[in-house]
Amino acid sequence: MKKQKPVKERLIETASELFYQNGYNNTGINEVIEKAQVAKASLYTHFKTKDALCLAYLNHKEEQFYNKLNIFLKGKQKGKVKVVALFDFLRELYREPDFKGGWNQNILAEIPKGNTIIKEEIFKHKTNLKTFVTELVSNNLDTKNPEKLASKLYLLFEGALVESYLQQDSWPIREAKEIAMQII
Amino acid sequence: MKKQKPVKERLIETASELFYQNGYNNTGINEVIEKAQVAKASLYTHFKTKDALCLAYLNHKEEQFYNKLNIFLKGKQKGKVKVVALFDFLRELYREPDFKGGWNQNILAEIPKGNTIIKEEIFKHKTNLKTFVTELVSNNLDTKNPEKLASKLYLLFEGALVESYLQQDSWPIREAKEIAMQII
DNA sequence: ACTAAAACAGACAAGTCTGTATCGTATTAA
DNA sequence: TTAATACGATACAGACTTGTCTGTTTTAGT
Repeated sequence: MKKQKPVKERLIETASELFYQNGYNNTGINEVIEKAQVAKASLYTHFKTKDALCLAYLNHKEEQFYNKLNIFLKGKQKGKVKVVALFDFLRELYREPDFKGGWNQNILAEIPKGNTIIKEEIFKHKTNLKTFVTELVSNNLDTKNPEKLASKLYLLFEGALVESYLQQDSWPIREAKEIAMQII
Repeated sequence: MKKQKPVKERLIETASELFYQNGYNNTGINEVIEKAQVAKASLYTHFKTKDALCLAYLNHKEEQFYNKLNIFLKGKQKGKVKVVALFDFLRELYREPDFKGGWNQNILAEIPKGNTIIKEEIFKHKTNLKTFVTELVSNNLDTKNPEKLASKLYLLFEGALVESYLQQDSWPIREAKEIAMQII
């Protein structure tokens, strides 16, 4: 009998998979606990509600995202190459077999409009990403208005993320990268 | 007692409002029929399932979209101005009080992955939009590869549509338009 | 005015969902 | 050894869901 990961970890990872893959509302608590091999009572000791599990999911996704992204960018040479590498990274994401587009956008489409807690979390993550891109631009390009350029790159990144899934093709990522190289 | 619109029309319009505003899965059949003031049995004579109503919703949205868009573009002078007017139109959409971003993307996020019928419909609509933009480019710009440019504009359009809602701000539309003017 | 189609109201089936409560077991720490 | 804690299994409450069915009333065409 091999030792399993802690219950909470198992729950977050399982929920992550299911929520992203099949959608938040289409994934029941029972499905999560069954796949994670955790009792229902245990879930509700770690997470007060399903929404709390959703927040953990969003944070887990964000953490994973930056982990992978930072590793990917580490090897790239400083300068313009490193900035447009954002889109090469997107290609990596797209290649993952369970790619399903933007997880924040997907959740935002699913929650009722009164749910401010989850909304706030999503906005926070998007602000984080904009900040990340801004710093990437500042550290690698010599431009007079890094924030404005970063906004554009962020927009292209998000657009390509969403649209590559919708189109079931990576052409939006290619085009986004081309545009990025043009406007830098 | 004033005469009401036909039942089927009332159902589609009401479902449109509710699905777009509150989400597909968060909107129950009962809510639709109550707001539309239609009996449940009547709904199920016009639509075999809730998914059938969803298809009608998507088509209704698309029809509305092109109606408004064509009217908006009619007044614009031919050439570059007419092409970038796409993004001015997006601003109009954004200004509508119940703006909630891309309806196709939202539905795609909500349906289970096995639902090929609705997926196909969404892909069809997206192909339609790409075709529309391609023709717009062909008729108004003198470029050697209209399709490629149209792909980029389509990507910017969709990105701005999704992101302006996510950011709760119209800056993505402004930036998208700026980029568009740069690459044309 | 008569007939047939259409829409009405509403109960109901059968299943889903989240969240709670109960009880028994296993692990861990003092 | 004992006490506390974590976890597992499962039953259950209560509120939802979509879709069916019955029977009544309204509307429209001839």
